Amino acid sequence: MIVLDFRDKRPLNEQVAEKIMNLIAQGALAPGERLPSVRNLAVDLSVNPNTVQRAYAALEEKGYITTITGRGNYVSEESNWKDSLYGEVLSELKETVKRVMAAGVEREEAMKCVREVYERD
Amino acid sequence: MIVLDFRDKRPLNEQVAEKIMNLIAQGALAPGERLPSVRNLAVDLSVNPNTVQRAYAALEEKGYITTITGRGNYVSEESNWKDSLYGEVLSELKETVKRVMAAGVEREEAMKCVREVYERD
DNA sequence: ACAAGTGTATTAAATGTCTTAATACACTAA
DNA sequence: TTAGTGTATTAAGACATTTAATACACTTGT
Repeated sequence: MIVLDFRDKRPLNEQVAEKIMNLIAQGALAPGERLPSVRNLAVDLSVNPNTVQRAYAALEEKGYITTITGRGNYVSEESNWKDSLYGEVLSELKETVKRVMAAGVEREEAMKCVREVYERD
Repeated sequence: MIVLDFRDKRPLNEQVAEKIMNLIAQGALAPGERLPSVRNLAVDLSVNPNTVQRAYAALEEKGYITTITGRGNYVSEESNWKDSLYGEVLSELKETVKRVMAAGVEREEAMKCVREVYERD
């Protein structure tokens, strides 16, 4: 389901959260679906349960999942996270474009890059 | 010349390197121009000389500056870094746009975002 | 009621990176 | 010669991350 990069500089808990978030955003994990338990996923990924716990806590904080004590973690309805996801990725896009612009790339070239990625459907 | 964010999670040496890189990319620091000495910049930024040293080492590694022992650090010719910088930022832009697209953002909205950032000159 | 599985919380220790500090050395320029 | 330069090393501290070992409350199925 998920593969972590232990050489990556980024914290493991963030990697776990982001990968699950992507699966949810793409619909690979449908709303209502149950996620692996903290302990099970920890074993699967070869990390400590605390690490998975932090990832799940972050996902709940952002509205991607709903936690029910004693039962498990479940993917939330799209309405709970779609708006914040939009805001997040658009904000990230702005930051990236700022860097692109600072690097001296012309507007047209940046636009062309965006168009090309969208072409590939 | 440069202001660091001491609350930022990113290492200070990386922040220094990136900010100088941006100044070079924008032409605020012209090729051949001399950069502040390791010790002087360290005092200006209120960091340790070792931190500036690491930033300069990284910049030389990437071809942005040329170091001459006993003399100082000088901005390299554009031909030494322009291509790799372009490739780097455009590659980063592609990755970001992929995430934006995966999140369900329409092409026009992404394009509008890029346009808006470029408008702010 | 019981057992197993769940999320949650806490504390301690280990680890690794970043940063500072204090030096020291070789080189360059005036 | 002197001051300023880049470079290198070692030690120490701060900090975040991760692991480990528990413990507790809740839910489910028997």
